[in-house]
Amino acid sequence: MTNMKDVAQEAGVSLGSVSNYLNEKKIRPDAEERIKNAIKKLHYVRNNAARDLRTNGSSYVVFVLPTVWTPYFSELTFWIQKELDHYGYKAILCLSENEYEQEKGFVDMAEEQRVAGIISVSYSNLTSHVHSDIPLVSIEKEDTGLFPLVSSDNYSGGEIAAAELKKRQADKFLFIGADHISSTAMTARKSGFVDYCNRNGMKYTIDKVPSTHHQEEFDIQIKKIVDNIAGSKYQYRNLGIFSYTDEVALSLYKELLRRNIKIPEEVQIVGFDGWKLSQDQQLSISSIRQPVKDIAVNAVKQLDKRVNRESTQDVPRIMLPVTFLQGDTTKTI
Amino acid sequence: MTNMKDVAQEAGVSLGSVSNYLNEKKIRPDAEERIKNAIKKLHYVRNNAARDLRTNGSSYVVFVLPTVWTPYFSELTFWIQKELDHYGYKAILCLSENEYEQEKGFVDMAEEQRVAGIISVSYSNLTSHVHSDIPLVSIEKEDTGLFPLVSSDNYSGGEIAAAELKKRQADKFLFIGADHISSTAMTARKSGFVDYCNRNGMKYTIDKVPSTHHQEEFDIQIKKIVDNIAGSKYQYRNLGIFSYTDEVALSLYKELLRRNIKIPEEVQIVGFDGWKLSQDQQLSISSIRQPVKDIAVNAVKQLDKRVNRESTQDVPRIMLPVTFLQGDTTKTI
DNA sequence: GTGAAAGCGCTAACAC
DNA sequence: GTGTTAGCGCTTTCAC
Repeated sequence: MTNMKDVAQEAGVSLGSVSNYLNEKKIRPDAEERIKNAIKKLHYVRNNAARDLRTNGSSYVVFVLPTVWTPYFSELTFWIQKELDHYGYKAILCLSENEYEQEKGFVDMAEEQRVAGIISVSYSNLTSHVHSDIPLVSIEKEDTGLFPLVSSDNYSGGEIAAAELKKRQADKFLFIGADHISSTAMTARKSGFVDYCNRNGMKYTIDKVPSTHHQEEFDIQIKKIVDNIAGSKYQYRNLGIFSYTDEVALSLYKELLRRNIKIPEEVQIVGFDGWKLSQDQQLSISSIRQPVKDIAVNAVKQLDKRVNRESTQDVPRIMLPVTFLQGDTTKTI
Repeated sequence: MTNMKDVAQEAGVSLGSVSNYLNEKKIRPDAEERIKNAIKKLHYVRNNAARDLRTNGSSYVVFVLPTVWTPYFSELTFWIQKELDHYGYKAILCLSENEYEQEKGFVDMAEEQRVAGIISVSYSNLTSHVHSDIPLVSIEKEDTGLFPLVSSDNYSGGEIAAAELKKRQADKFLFIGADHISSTAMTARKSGFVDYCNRNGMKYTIDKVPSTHHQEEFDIQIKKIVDNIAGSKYQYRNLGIFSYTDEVALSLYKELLRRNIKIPEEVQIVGFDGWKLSQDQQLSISSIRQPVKDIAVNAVKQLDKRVNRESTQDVPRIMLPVTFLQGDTTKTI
């Protein structure tokens, strides 16, 4: 591999001049010309590893999240990569599958690589493992107060779900949560929903489902819930369901259809996330849409600030507004 | 940041011994103990940038693909990351949005960073831009003969689609392709389908749709196709549709339902890809499923071989078998 | 503005 | 085995 020294020799200038040229500093025009030619002739490519070592810098950012194989995470990853790229960072993708040991491994790796920063969507308290002074920004979880947090406004999402169902003549309500996690996000969604119901005299019940990772148990529980709903022929009319996730909403939707319950005429469903299969295609579930791009934009902006030590004092908590997304599972009004 | 020299000093041994310890070479037991303690005490973390510079090595792999925001690509990315991680590589995620300039930028970056290798899903002839001797493995496209290629067996996928539709009493057939690309993958899917039809005396027609990126034109064309299908009340009975993508199949499915055409009783649809929304959830479209995990496993294995110069001679073309995935859009048999 | 030289943190060769 | 040392490719003084 040819290096700067070779280029300097070929161009008949000194090492320093080549470096200066590469870093866009003032250079004698004729020297510049000769250096340019030398670079082309020798197919020289600057070695960034050496540069980073010398400057003690890095343009890598580690992005840790459970998986990318979900509409929400794949969209988030898309925007995070775009934003990082825009700032000149390179994204190292780290998928933890929610395993703490994996997450720890990624953080250790980040330190060994002397990366510029870490962006994480962790449901454990990953951040407690970050010893060094690597800037970190957390998405959705981990409100330890030590690192900036970027999140959707989950509480207001719950309120909006309740309000939209009410607007559409639902007169009884059902919240479906998870029995396996008690994340702050889920709790906030539930609280928003429940509080709104209470404030407005709306009758509600609460149900829970296991993780979709335990597919069998999950399916059984979905069936059980739908059993209860379908139990009495008239009971379920005007039922409004809010599930803490589009994934659950979708399963519910399919099972209700299978029982010939009419959606949205008889039962309405609102999910959470606002899944889009791709940039051009959204799912048919009505949902509370997370501002995924905004989350990414803010996370990267916060990270960049900290990398450049612009704001090391304040630890912002950024809550982004969510919106109602009309799909096929709620009435049109 | 503390470095190896500090550790050596603290432990009362030489630089080289610390390096040897870190690289798991033989060391005097008591020295080992002292080094261990020194590392802990000083919170020493090895600087991999320096190491890479010295050894002229790297554990980064650049993964270039159009987007991650699609069920297929998100699944592929998931497995690629898992596999790379398994081999000890770190994945640099590069999303090109099919823009050649972006792809070129990523390759340049890869060279500057002296990465170990590149894995690419490129629909342009990216590889022609790779001057250096960085190992590259191509997925799905780019059969230049210069780099290993890993791909689904698209041709046989087309055949299988035709066969499965025939098995289910379809007696006329429709292939839906793209009017905006003429990728080898799409062409192969079509050829497989058409050849099978011809061999078996099956009547077929061919239609085309624009890119879903041009949503309006796309929707119009889908409507037009469905118009034609619905045109005559009896014409469409026992129609079997094979679309080159799940995405298109899904749009078609929705539009046909809107016209009250019964699926799968009257019209059957087979897509391509076998989209799973997530590890636990698949779409309801019947489809030709790509062996996504296998693709990733093989791509990374090939890359690793080339990184280790095990096989620099042969340039393998690996075709992986696809399978039929029964969903709700074909009859059960 | 330019060239010479020091040194970022590490590995690998070498003599002991 | 261990300590010493050269040097990976670059940036950054510092005199000139």
